[in-house]
Amino acid sequence: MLDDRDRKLLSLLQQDAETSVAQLAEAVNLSPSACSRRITRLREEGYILRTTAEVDRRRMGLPTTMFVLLRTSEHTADWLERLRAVAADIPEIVEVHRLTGNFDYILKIVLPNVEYYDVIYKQLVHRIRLHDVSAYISMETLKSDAPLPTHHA
Amino acid sequence: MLDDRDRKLLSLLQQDAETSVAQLAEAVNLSPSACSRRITRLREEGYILRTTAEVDRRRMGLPTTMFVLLRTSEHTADWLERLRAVAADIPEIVEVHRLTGNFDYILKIVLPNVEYYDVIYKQLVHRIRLHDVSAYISMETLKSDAPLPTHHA
DNA sequence: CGTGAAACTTTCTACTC
DNA sequence: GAGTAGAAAGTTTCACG
Repeated sequence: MLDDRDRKLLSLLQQDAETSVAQLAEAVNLSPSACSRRITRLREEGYILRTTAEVDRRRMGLPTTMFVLLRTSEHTADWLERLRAVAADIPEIVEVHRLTGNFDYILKIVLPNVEYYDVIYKQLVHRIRLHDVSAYISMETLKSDAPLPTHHA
Repeated sequence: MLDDRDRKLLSLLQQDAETSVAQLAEAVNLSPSACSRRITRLREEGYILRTTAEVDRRRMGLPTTMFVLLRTSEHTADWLERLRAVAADIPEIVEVHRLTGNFDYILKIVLPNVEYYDVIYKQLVHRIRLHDVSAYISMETLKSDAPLPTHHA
């Protein structure tokens, strides 16, 4: 399993994947060679899946975030796969979950502005039958892209 | 601004930040040196903020995702800062937005299991006054960590 | 912007203790 | 695991076309 050093490494690499092995080694009180071995192991054992570049949404002209809560009347496997396909096709949809309870699905979407939501909305309802759609604009992001907690049993 | 090659590079780097410059150069039909210059520029101009390691949630013992929709009766700056502080303190809360409309805030949380939600819930209500809290369990993730669309005006 | 080459940094991999 | 050292890989930068 993971010891404290492994967890620290995962925490640091989630913040900056380009930290040199030398720096990481110092942070966890290990030699660079031992540290390098650990990181290799963390990858091999699947703790680290990949590294990704984080792109500035505003700089890209996509400052707006919205959440969409969906209800459907069709609860078939076909419908689900259709939603999956639609979501995969629309890059503005960055996250989709099937939920328990009062709502069936939640979508997170990123947009150049609030008005652009209508474009996505039309694509959605055109391609899939929806019972109820309510959209919420994120006015302010208080926390995002936070690293995962690393101290669980 | 950005041309097609820049956009392609951003797209590729969002999927795998460790792609070698040689591979990237080939993908956008450029020489490695020219490609390296572009990537440096994309960083300098703030398109690329950082690179992060993506950690496997399940492997880390955090397979459960939940969304929490909040209503509050206090709409002061103080309350907002308090929520920000609480969210910053609780690593299981990975995302928080202030919303328009029917709900005031949305939280995304990651947990070892559904039961653990109670622990977070208690921390929340203990530290901040909430008017209404409803939680939704993600039963299935249809899309997540999708790269940003790169083809906007 | 391309090419080619050089300089540099960093990582990986023994081998030893 | 630590430490060292050598090898290898990749990146950046430069001069020049």
